[in-house]
Amino acid sequence: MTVATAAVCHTRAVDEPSAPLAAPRTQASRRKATIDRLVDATIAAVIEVGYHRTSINEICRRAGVSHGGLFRHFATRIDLLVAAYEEVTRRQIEEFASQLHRSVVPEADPSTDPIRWAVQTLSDITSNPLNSVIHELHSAARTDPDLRARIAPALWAFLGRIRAITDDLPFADQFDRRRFRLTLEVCLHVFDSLHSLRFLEYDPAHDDEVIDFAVEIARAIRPPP
Amino acid sequence: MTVATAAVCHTRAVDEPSAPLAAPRTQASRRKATIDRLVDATIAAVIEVGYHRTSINEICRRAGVSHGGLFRHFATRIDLLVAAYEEVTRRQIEEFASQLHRSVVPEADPSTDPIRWAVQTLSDITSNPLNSVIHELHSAARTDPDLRARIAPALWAFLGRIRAITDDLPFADQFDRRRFRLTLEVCLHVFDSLHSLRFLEYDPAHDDEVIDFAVEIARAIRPPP
DNA sequence: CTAGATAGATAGGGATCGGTCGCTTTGTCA
DNA sequence: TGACAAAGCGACCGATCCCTATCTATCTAG
Repeated sequence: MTVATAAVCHTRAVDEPSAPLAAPRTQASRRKATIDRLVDATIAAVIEVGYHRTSINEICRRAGVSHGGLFRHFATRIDLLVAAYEEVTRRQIEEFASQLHRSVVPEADPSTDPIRWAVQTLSDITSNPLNSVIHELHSAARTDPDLRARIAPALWAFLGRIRAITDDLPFADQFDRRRFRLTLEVCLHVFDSLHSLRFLEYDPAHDDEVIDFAVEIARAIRPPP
Repeated sequence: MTVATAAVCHTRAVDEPSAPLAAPRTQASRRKATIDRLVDATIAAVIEVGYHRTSINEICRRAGVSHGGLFRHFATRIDLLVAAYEEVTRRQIEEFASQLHRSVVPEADPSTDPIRWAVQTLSDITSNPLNSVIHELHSAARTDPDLRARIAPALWAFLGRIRAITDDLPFADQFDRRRFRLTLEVCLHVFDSLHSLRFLEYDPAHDDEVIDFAVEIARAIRPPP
C-alpha cells in the first residue's frame, strides 16, 4: 500500500467511513472524475430543465463544481453540451445493441416474434429520457450554426451506428434492402415524434396501438414484389 | 372627411405617397395593427433564431414597436409566444384544408391519385417553416409547465381539426377507421420527424423516397382484413 | 523536500434578460 | 374644443447570462 493510498484511507475512515472513493488520488483520476460529474450533470439538467435553461450555474450546482473548475476542463458552455450529446448517443447505441441482442440469444423466449421485438426496442429507446437530450440539442442546433457544426459529426456517426446495427438484424434478409431500411426509418421517426409529445399526455395504450400498427406495416411490406 | 383623416392623408402624400395605410385611424385598428405586427415578428423570430433567442428586444426590433408598446398588449413574453403559436396553428390548418381541397375540386388533374395527394400534402405542411414554430414551442413546453399549460388547449384543438379534416377525405371509406387514422398519424409523425432534421442536410430525393414509401404503406394497409 | 504544474474556488465584468414606470402622442366623446 | 382614455415610448430595475482573472489547494517530479 502506497503512502498516498494510506492517507486517503485514513481520511475516509474518519470523515465518511462507507463512502465509495471519496477523493481520487492522482491528477488524472481527479480530472476524469470531475469531467464525468460535469457531463452527467449536464445530461440531467438538459433532461430536467431543457437546453436553454442548462446554464453554467445550473450545471455547476448539480455537479458540485465551481465556475472556475468547469472552465478548467471545458472552454465554453457549448463544448460541455457537445460532450454531453456525444455521451448520450454513446449510451443510446449501447442500450440499443444490448436490448436487440437479447432477442437473438438462446435464452430468449422462442415464442417472441423478432420483428415485434425490434419494433418494441425502437419504441423503448426513443422513449428513454436520454433521447430528449438529443431532441433538445437538435432543436437548438436548427438556429445555432456553431452548435450545428459541432454536433453534426456526432449525429452522422450516431445514425451510421444505428444503421450498422439494424442491417445485421437476423430477419433483414426477409426484406429487400430498400424496404427494410425505410421501414426502420419510418419506425424511428414515428416513435421519435410520438414520444416527443409525451409532455402533453402519456397514453401507454396508444403507444401499444402504434407499436402493433408498426408491426403490421412491417409484415405487410415484408414480401418482395 | 374628418380632420384626423385629412391629416393622415396629408402625411402620406408627403412621406410615402403609395404606401398602403401608413397609419391606422382608429384606436381599434391601431391596436390590431400593432398586435398583428408583434405576432408576425414573433413568428419570424422563432423561425429564424429559435424560441430561447426570441427575446423582447428581438421581437420589438423586428416589429418596430418599443418595449412599452409591447407590454401594453401582452402582459408577459409567454403571452405573446402563445398568441404566435395559436396563429401558426390557425394558418397551418387553413393551408392544410386549402391544399387538400384542391385534389377534390373538378379542375384537379383526374389522373392524380388522391392518396398520394394527401400524403404529399402532409409532407408539404410539415416542411413549412411555420411548423418549426410548433416544434420549438413543444420542445420548450416539455420543461416549462407554465408554457405547457398555456399551449396544451391550442394543441388539442389543432389535433382535433386535423382529425376532422382527414376523416372527411373522400377515400376514407376505403379503409377501416382504425387503420385509416393510424396511417395518417404515422405519416404525420414520419414527416414531422424527418423534416425536423433538415437542418443537417436537405435531400429532396430522400423526401420523395419516403413519400413513395408512405403511399406504399397506405396501399398495403388499405384492404380491410 | 521543494519547485513547478495542474485543479479548483471566488469575485466580478460586460452584456442581456423580462418587466415596470413615468411620460408623450394619438384617438374618443360629450 | 377640451377632458379623458388608450396607445406608444424609452430609461431604468434587479436578476442572470457566459466568461475571465486571480488566488489557493493539491498533485507530480527531480
